[in-house]
Amino acid sequence: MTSLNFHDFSTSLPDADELVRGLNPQQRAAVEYRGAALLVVAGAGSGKTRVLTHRIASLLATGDAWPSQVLAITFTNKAAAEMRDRVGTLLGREAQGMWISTFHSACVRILRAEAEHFGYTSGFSIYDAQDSRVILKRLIKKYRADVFTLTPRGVAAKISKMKNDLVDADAYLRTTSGSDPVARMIGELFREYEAELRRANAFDFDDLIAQTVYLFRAFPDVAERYRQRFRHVLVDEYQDTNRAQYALIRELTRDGGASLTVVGDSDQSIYAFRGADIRNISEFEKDFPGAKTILLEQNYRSSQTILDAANAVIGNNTDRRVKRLWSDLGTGERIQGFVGYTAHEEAQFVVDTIGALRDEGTRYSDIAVFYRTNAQSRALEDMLIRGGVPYRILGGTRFYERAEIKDALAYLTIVANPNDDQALRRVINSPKRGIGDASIAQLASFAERTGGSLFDALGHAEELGFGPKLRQAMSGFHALITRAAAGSEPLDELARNLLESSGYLAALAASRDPQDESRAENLEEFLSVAAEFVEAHPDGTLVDFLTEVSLVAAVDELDDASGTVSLMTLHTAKGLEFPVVFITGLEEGILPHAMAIQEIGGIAEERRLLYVGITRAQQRLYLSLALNRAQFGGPSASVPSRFLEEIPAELVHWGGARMRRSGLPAAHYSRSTQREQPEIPARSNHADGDAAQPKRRVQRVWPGALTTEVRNNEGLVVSAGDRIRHTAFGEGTVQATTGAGPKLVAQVLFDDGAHKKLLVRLAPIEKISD
DNA sequence: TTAGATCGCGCACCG
DNA sequence: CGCGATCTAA
Repeated sequence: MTSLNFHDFSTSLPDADELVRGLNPQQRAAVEYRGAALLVVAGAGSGKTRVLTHRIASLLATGDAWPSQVLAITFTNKAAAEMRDRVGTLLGREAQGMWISTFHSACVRILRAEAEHFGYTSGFSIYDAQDSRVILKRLIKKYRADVFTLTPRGVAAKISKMKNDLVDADAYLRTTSGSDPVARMIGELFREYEAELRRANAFDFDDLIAQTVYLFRAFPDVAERYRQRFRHVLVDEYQDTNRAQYALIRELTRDGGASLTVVGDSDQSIYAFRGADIRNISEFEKDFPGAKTILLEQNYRSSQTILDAANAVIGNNTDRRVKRLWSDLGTGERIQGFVGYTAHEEAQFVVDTIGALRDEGTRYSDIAVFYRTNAQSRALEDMLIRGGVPYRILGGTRFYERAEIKDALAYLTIVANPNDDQALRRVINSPKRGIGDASIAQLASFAERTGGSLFDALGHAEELGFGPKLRQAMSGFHALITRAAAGSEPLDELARNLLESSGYLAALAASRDPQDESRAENLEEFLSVAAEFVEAHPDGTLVDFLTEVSLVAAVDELDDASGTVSLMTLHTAKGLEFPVVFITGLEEGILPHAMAIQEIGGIAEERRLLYVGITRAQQRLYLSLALNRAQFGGPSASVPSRFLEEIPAELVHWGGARMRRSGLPAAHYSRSTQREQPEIPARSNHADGDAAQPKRRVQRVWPGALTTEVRNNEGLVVSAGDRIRHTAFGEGTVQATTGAGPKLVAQVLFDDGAHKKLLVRLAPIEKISD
């Protein structure tokens, strides 16, 4: 290799010129720029990961950085793994020693290393949002804060916001001094909550960032050490950083600290609800005088049609840096729109279309279905199951949030951190040991008097005047944990031993609740995850394992998505791409979400969310909605999303139910919706407040989207003369059939005189006689 | 005092 | 429809 760099030791490094080969001029500039601050405004699909990885490789190749001087921050572990992988491909062994991780992982690593500085031990626990709420619930009760109509959820949100803004309890109380009793109470709860976490040797999610900032501010020598170490900090998805994350970056880059590269796109900022501050990116040049800005506008992902739609939608946001994505991948297919009468019809459309795509050779793993809220996945799942389509859901009730998994983790957490009262409360009575609320309250009061933990209190069960049964249960639990902590078995065996000797697995096996069977299966799955961890990290500790599972994100579970359609929320979709994308539920109240409509800036954020969704699509995009959607227990009528009107009509081919006059502009309907298609009456929905509406209206539907009561009568064959029974229309006689196989349509004369065409595979019918 | 059953409310997005 | 608060039986 003829190397431009003069380091003899770096024979495995690529040539600096090689690294920019095949990059466009802007990408190349972003890779080669050397200066204190660089902002790469990277439109969707503009190759930013490529720029980041090549830039890191370039820094090393030109001798501007050692591996250990690089800190690259991504948004998810999956993104970090991918970046590590790609940097590894470019650099080989040279890539070792870099920190490529999420904000949270990097901060945990720092906090564990420096735990002694703030009176924690390095085995501290990490509380998730649910843990926080449980603690607050107890505190709200204790302080009778419910008279102020304070809820755990609400207070948790306030505390989270404060932490993201680097406001601590004292600072908050100072600003609210006296005047407002509710604010005072919130401040007190905040203070107590902090005390509780400290006693338990625990941090919550927001602490991970905020406490690292406080650490750096309180211990300048510690901060200086990290400033010396990280000479190059690179931050991906910069538009989604919050104030605390911004402060952390500043701490690392100030006073001749690291050079800073940030990559982001303000049009994809979708995390305002957790404190993301769009100004971090929009005012980057002010924050870092002399910063260089590079725009990446060429998109390598999507057809021009898809980009035109995305540009049109996002163009309705004001106050943005105008950029226009372009692609040389060609016009591509038109976007397909579909209007269903119900969420089931909408789901049926998705399933039918997936079937058709599959027939054309599209792989399931190339298809993704997005929705605004997790609740929407249910109807989709139903249809996918009926349609025999393999799918997987990212997020939703995540694996590590399942009660039984959290229980298993709680056992392990107590071993790692016996001060963690929260974990102890969780499993002290699971399985049932007869230790109820009253007994726990007694233990807690003893713990408070003696300044110890609940676990310590358990050790003194004999002295606390409990009955023999309770004493035995308490000492037994204490001994169980003590034994586990003293042993030295690998953690997968430790986990199994805890679940077995605690009686947890036995209780599940003895239960007659059918769900407990799948809980036991989940625990087996968990144990194999632990075994894999041991395999992958022979030197990994229990705390390492607990840290890893605490920080997994929904999208981190995508890896083995082979052969399945992927379902996820629009938020989870960020950073991903798929040849085929469905975006469902394009209705007012869903997208934009009803909550967002009332918030300032809410609509703009929802628009960005749709923009993110659209720009995930490479070749084909489907947009769908349902005019009636069961929500909050009952059905409710909906109106098409305002965003649909922002997409140029000529880009979309609409199918499905005819829309009311108040719906999309007429130009949105294509003639083809008037095609002759099987007719079915709409389910006679409850009065939706509009008496003028005919009770049964004829709708025109996408082929296959036939009825709300969908079945899969796979293989059912009927022919003229057969008698059938329909769940809604009663009995009737088949007059004739058309089509064959899954497309078999029967014309039926029902006994009440009605004449219907039914798609045999899906209609709720059964054959009575030949 | 605990455990199981029933009732009733509320129901984004996430590392 | 899922979860938590509340009721009731032991």
